[in-house]
Amino acid sequence: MSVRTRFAPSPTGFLHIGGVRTALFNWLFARKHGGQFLLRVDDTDEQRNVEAALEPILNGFRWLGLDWDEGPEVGGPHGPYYQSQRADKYEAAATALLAGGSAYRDFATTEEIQAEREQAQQAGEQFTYSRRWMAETDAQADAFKAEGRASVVRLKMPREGELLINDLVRGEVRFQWAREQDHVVQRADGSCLYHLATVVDDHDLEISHVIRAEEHLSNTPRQVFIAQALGYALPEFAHLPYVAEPGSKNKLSKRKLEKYLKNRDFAQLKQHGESIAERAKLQTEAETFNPVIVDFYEQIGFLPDALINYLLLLGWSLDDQTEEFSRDAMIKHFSLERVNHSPASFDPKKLLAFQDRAMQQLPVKQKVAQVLPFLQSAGLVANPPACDTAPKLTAIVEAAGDRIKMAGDILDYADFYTADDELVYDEKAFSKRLIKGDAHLVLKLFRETLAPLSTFDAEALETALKSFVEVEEIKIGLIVNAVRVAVTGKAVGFGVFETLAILGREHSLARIDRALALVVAAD
RNA sequence: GGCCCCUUCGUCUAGCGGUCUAGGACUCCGGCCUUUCACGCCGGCAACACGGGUUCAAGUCCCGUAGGGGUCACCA
Repeated sequence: MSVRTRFAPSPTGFLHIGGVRTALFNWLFARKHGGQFLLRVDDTDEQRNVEAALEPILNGFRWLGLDWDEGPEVGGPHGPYYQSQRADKYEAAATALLAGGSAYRDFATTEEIQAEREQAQQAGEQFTYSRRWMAETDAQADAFKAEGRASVVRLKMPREGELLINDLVRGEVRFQWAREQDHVVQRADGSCLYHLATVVDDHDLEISHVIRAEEHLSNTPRQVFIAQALGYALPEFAHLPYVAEPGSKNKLSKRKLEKYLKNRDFAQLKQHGESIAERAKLQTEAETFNPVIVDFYEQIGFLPDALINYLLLLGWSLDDQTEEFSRDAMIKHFSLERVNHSPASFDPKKLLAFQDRAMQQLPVKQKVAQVLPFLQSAGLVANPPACDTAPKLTAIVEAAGDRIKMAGDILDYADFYTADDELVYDEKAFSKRLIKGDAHLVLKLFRETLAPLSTFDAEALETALKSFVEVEEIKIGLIVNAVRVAVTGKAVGFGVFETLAILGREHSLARIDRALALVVAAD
């Protein structure tokens, strides 16, 4: 039998870090065993705009390169892949459960059940439904109906014995049947609940391995009961530890943003993203533009491979050394046996380290391609780009080197695209590097060296500046820093020779002149 | 509270009875390099939750305790 795994997103409008990790493990397992990975949409809640809410999720999968063999958009032989379109199958299953005696019609009201539950609680006992309103015969059912009661379908769970599950991650896990409840599987209006739906779907879709988050572990007994009652062969189960909050062991949740913002690393990443978004004039949604949501990383210019590689190591490891995995390598080495048993907390700093490394290894040409859309979005470069865009951008990217840690960081060098007379000078830098110690006097002198240079490339500039330093007997830092601030407005940046060369003589001189004028004005 | 799961540096982890005075990575802290920043290089801090067993020998096996977490819906 071939390996088939699935990930079942709810159409919520966003892809959560924890969810992707689960999806990744499913995908890897399927790919490793030459099987199929499918996407099934858990929309039994019947939201109205399913397609719209699903789009960002599918987009996330595409961006990450987690391709699905069956599911939305691609279809497949086991469709439909939307639970909302499979209601008839669930109803049929509920009927079969009833016919087989594994479920019963229950006419209790929620209040009556609640009362029993509270009674048990007060008595300090474990709640077990009395089945007082259970109708086993049509006559009983009619009698309840006569009282004006409506019925739901409940599982008639065993009340003795135990269930042994052989979990592929956790090993043997035992459950006492007596602890399980007679769960409702079908409402009075005929609609069916998640647990029934998921069992029916996993069977219909021929899922061989149910790989999901740990919070489903305690749901497994009722699902096993349903599957067995329906005569289905059981899939293998593997329960993954969940992804925890930064610096804690609580489950990561998209609803606790406020709390995560107190985490320094998390807050910094979010802030960095916001700064990129602002400068690139990105359209972001307050609710989803944060490091818990996958979209965030795409928007600010992360490399999907970096995120994937980081997520892979969140709960799985190969050995005590290997941290870098190509797609092929992770597929080759992945195994459920090496999945950890305890939750792993999400560490933004470490994610960043993976991103740094991936970016460092990216060929310049590809880096340029990554970075270009941000300049265009910011309105600094035309779309489509002019013919001189590529050489200049390439020069900037090359000069910036490792300083561009994510594509959006290109905007740190936006000054190369602003008009000379619109350059904004950082006040502190200006005073420290130009005014203090009369650095501007040296700069003025150096300007005269610069103006007549026959060639204006980095090499020539370096030669010129070095001899200037020698003749004038000054420290190189004095002039270098003055020049940098004068032409970029900032105290930090990459090599000053490259900076001047990229700017070109005309712009370099214009900026130096303007800075000099500002010094005079400040006096 | 019941049930289930988990417990090695701050974080991610290696370790499947002796090679562990516990290894790697990220972070952090020093230092070097230097034209600012980033990179790079060198060095440093830092962990087997606790208590009992089993064994010649336990981070590794067993049992407790403590702590953390998940789950207990006519949500998914």
